[in-house]
Amino acid sequence: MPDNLQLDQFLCFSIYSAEHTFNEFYRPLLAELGLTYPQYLVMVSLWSRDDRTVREIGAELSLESNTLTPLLKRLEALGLVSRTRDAKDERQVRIRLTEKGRQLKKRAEPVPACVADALGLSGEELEDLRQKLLLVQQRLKETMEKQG
Amino acid sequence: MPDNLQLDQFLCFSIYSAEHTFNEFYRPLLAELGLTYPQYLVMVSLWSRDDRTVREIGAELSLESNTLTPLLKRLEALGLVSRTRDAKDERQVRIRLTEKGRQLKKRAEPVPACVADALGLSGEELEDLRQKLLLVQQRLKETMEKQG
DNA sequence: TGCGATTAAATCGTGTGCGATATATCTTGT
DNA sequence: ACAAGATATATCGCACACGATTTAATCGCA
Repeated sequence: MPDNLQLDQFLCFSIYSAEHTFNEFYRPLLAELGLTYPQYLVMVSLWSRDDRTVREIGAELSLESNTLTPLLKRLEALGLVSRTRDAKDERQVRIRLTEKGRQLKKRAEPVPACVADALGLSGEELEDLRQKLLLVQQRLKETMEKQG
Repeated sequence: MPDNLQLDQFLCFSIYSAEHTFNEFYRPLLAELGLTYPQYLVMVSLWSRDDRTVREIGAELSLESNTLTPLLKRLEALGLVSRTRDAKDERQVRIRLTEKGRQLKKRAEPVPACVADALGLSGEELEDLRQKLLLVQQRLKETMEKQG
């Protein structure tokens, strides 16, 4: 009798598993920068646009304050960012790169090329895969909204 | 000047993000079964093949004992599995479904259809996406082996 | 046979990730 | 101006995830 409950038929498991492999691949690269993968994502976000609120960074990464606050405190402890209440709206905390945080970007520049080399996929193939994953996310989110 | 450090150009971020969305989608479905997503994966693995060692389950899910042991103890506390030292090789712990664990399979059967409905992708599209993610993983692992 | 190497789980510490809740600040309607 | 609601961040508790180490059992080979 066929069994539809097989791990290797689950798209979600492919994604779960690929996520772990990516993490494993990044770990030694990011260890040289003294960062974890989520910390790296926050730094990438800030290198693109500095001086953002916790809320804005969270919107980009789909993370909330319960995850970001401790993570940002660690980046602050590493001397990479500053956390200061916004004078105009004291509810908000503005995250800004320190000079050390900006300097780190130079050392992080080669990382994407490392990954691209390992993957050995063309720009079109990468873009196609990203688009399909985005579609998957959109479909899941639509269904969640419909069902409350 | 172009900036190659942009989150939305990172395949790894697409995967990281899609993983979170899948988790969010699964959470309410699995909450009805009283399981987290990784616990569900272990149960799916056991429903396919029962009576396995921690090592074997870990090989299938790419998890090690430091993650699996506490997780399996939680499944044991829920009454879904038993954990017993193998009489032939006392180093190994054999994980077996309890009757309650086997019963749970029935309630879990509809879950994959829920996901398939939400995704709205054909079998070929799903298979293609799984294959591409598998290729990505293989490439990353090959590179890691080459570089030690 | 016996002892060092290997193997299987478990344990420990740290860092996410997230539901639930708390706290402080701002906004809105009257 | 002020209370009610909304918003931004922080805190708490629990469950992964994983590097590093520990403990116990088995294996391999001189």
